[in-house]
Amino acid sequence: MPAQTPPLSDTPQLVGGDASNPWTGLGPSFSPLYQQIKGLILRSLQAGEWKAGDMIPSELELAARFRVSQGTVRKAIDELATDNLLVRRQGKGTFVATHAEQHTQYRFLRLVPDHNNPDQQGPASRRIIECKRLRAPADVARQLQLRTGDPVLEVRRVLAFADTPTILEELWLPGGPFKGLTQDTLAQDQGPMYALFEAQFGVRMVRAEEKIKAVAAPQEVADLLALPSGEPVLMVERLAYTYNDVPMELRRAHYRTDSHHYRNDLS
Amino acid sequence: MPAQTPPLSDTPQLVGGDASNPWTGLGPSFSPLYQQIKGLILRSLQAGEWKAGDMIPSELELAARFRVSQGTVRKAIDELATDNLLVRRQGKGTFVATHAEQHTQYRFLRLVPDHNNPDQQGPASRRIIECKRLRAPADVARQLQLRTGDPVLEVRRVLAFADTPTILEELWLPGGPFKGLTQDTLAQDQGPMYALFEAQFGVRMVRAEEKIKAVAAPQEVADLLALPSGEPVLMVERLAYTYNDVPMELRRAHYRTDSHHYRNDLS
DNA sequence: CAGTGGTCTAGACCACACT
DNA sequence: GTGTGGTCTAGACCACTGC
Repeated sequence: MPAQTPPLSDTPQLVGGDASNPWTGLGPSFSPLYQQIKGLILRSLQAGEWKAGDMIPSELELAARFRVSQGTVRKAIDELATDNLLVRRQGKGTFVATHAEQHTQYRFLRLVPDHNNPDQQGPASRRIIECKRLRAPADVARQLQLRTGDPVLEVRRVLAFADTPTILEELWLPGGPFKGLTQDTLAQDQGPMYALFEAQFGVRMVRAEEKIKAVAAPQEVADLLALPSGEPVLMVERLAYTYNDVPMELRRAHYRTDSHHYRNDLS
Repeated sequence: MPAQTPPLSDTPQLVGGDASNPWTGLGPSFSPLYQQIKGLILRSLQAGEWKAGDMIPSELELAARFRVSQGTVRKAIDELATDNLLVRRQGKGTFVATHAEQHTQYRFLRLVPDHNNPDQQGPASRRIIECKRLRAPADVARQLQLRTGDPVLEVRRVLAFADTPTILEELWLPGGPFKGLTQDTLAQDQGPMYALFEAQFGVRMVRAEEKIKAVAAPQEVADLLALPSGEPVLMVERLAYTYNDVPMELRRAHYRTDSHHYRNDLS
């Protein structure tokens, strides 16, 4: 394809970005071609064209579909891969990231043992305490971008490491996307909760924000974590998002940190 | 340059990596050309060929120096930029990252106000409590990769936000690289401590690991943070590294989290 | 073997910043 | 205008995977 040919797409029209495209600079809405390709791939992910764990079309196929060079598709995929939305595997293909794989399990759990194994594994046991439907309280609704009173699911559970109950979690999910989720579903499931969400509800958590404080354990938390009341614990509030920055889960947890710590890498 | 020509360098000989290089596959030590270029640039950074904030040579200059294409240099620089070692500025050049700039100040400080401004700014006041030379205790020495008894500097200070003392830090620095650091130097300096380290000692912190626990404030900590003794506080232990994963600072801090929280983004 | 992602090159042109 | 990084293309060949 000669450099002067404007790129064409079988899906929405791409504009700007192409270094030789005469439309370049026509407006302030300029965006590079590869960013537009990234957006189109993102849309396909969001629409469920490829499920979690699926292989997406090869770079050359996508290049043909979008009428751009392989290099441009490559750059789009590169960014999606560094965002952890896709996973590249040399010789095999590019796959939709999932929380179900060994390597990527418990990706968002930063609590690790003080000593022992450098590799983090999942909790040894999980116990669902409660799973009920209710109307969203104001603060939950606000963070999940719902209206107060909208239906939400509330789940509470305890995670234990080596027979020590260590994490008490309370989480809220929007009622719509998670219609049909029951305590039984949760209790019978092995593996990470986010993997269940992918498989059963098609909801993929792609990023999250956490806010951490030190607090004195309230009576109920202390009881469930087998601690004296008032003992210092980490309070971790997480807001988890799917594609396009749509919040899909609010989670408030208390972590024991007497033999574990929250690990974080700064750069 | 024809594709068949093996790449040559004026500095150490590059091997493998070039897609058309006949040496490719000769051993298990294969590494792409751009990784080798990355290593050479890293070496120049480490050697102080360019100081913090300096502009490094243009991509074309580096390509000429290393006898590779601009694209290969670009990929090397791309990775160094995503590692936050370099900063690219369109139309201007590529610069050595520094902790002295507005945008990048307090890059490693994750404590933010619960409400208020979304943009994080530095602490309103800083007070050095102590700065003394001593022999490294065993645990400090181990983490800084020194021998027990080697000379280290110990610094203690309190940071306040809006008149509330909020952070108490205790930090240890290897005596060699930081020879000549005094309490006066620290007290008179404005701006981030890591910027001072760059300017005065040529030590650039490029990444860090933090371990976080919730603890009851010991008496001394409580006093300095104006809290009741035993109040829950965050205990944050940070090990900060320069180039090549060399640890250069161990820091143990206690954070008040009654009106601030530790923010973390997961992906 | 064919198919996939990964590396490297060369050249053209765009966007941005300074002079 | 000149120089910088940024985008896009086209084509060649390498490395890895699985048939």
